[in-house]
Amino acid sequence: MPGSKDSLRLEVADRLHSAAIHLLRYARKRDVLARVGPARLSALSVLVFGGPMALGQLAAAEQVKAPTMSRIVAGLKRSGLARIETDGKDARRIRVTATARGARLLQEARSRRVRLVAEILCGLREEEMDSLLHSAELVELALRRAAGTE
Amino acid sequence: MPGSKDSLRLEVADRLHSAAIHLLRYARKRDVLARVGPARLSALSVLVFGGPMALGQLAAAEQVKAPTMSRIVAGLKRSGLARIETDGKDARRIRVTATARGARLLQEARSRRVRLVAEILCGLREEEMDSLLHSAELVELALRRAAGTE
DNA sequence: TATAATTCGTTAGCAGTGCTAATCAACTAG
DNA sequence: CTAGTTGATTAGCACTGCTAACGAATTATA
Repeated sequence: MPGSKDSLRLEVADRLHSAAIHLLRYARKRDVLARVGPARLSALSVLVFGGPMALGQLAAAEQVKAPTMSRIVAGLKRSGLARIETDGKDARRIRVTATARGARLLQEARSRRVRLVAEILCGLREEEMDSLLHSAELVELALRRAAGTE
Repeated sequence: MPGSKDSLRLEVADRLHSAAIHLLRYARKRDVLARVGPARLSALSVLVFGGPMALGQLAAAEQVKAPTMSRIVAGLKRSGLARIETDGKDARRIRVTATARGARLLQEARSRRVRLVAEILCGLREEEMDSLLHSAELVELALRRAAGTE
């Protein structure tokens, strides 16, 4: 009976979507302390965890167009959170690198968000936490698979 | 040993946060079809599911300041997706209502997003889906509890 | 009751983030 | 060497968040 499996999927998708929206809206509140916008923070995170990369790569990783990323990188540079070098092989390319200050700021912002999210988990039992961890991994896995396919 | 429980919480929070970001970034891609920005779509959703309400209520529900919501509502009105009436009791208040067109557009946009998310769940087993559903409920519950506390 | 304080919404103006179109420079193919 | 392609930037639009300042209506108080 494929209909019921389909409708379960839709139900799950709906709930996941909704929970993700509400979770991020909640976590967002603490971002103001960083004095850095969400797009810059997110791009910085890619740089810190993924290492230096070209602008186009960064744009692709963030699922954003090149002009948008160009401005984000300009902002990071202006704030001293990232540094731009030229590529030796190809003079059109740039190489964006997180500075030490950028890495530090990212870790702090990230840790603030994570602690805020952690607070709401206080009332949960250990099995429930395990279930959440498992689910988060499932979602990441499913997304990676989907990204590879498309 | 409270330290290990704490670090488990942080780990879970980190993964949840990351999964939510990636999930929404993925789902976002389909929003362009609606020709309505995310803030308007989200506010419209509150109106459709929560019924007519004052601007301040809507702003609180969306965790946004009044001027921001004022502009969002103006946009919804301009697009014919919401309607504004005056409150009989209090002439300062306005009453924002989703129009039939607004409700229809919301359902369509929502269904597109949900179907997109559902697609990535195709490779999962039924127990895994159950686990996801349970986790989404846990997150929503924890958030409601946190919102009540603060 | 008259005045003061509060509340609700709007306007103005800033910063940030997304897009497309147009442009420029550098590389690659013919 | 010319033509096409690719990587990044610039310009200009729309949307979304904020604070500050305001006007209008309501409520509290002297």
